[in-house]
Amino acid sequence: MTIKEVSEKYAISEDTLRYYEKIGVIRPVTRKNGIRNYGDQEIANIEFVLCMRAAGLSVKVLKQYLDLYDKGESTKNERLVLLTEEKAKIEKKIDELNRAVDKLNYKIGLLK
Amino acid sequence: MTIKEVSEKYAISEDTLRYYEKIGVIRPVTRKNGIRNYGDQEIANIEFVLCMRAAGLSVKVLKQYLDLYDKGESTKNERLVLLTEEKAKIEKKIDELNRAVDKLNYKIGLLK
DNA sequence: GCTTGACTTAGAGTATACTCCAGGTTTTAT
DNA sequence: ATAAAACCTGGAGTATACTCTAAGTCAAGC
Repeated sequence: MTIKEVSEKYAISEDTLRYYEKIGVIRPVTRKNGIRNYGDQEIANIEFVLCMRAAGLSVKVLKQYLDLYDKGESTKNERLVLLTEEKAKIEKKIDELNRAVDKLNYKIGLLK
Repeated sequence: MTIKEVSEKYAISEDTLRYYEKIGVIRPVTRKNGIRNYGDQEIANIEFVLCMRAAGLSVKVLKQYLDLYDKGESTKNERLVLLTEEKAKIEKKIDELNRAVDKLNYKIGLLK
């Protein structure tokens, strides 16, 4: 898959894909004559990264996770801790969003 | 209430409170000898703004809402539209967060 | 009355996450 | 073979939302 195809499939700019690679949020993509050719594994990683970014995980923590992953089995527990912490943050965020929806519903009710 | 008290009550910096006032996300606070003295109405507005910011609303849209509010009754419908749109965005965000939690639960399960 | 600490302002600086640009290479279609 | 389109790199620029700094004002205690 070319960078353009990935870009279109996930509605993300080519610049962002190169940027993620540059800062190590995704692994260096294999190339043909210097041109990126994304494989299934790479696509799966990108999908994960995009889902996590949409949930507010920083690129820094995503790079950290990838670095741990690439260090192998010995980092399993560190990864478990990292993912568990991030999950807790997201759940807290969900609560905040629900509170905001409640407030908005109240204000919307007053306006109708 | 002084700026310090508000800052402590809501765990937000004094700088941020001044910043919100400067850019018009909250109304000019009444002062005594040039020093801010937050009243009940002002506190309520700040609470709303903080809840909305926590939910991801931009300071720009919050300013827009306040501007409409201060223009009076004639902007009721515009405000309704604005709040309804923002609510929809938050609900979409909640879905994304839930998807991320699902993915994380799966990964966490594999690590345990 | 003078120092200390909290407050004020305008404006500069920072962090995060892209996004764009210049100048060069490769692929594709004619 | 060649022109146009798509790709590459390193690095500069931008948007958002603060956060900090400098220089000055104000209130309270000694």
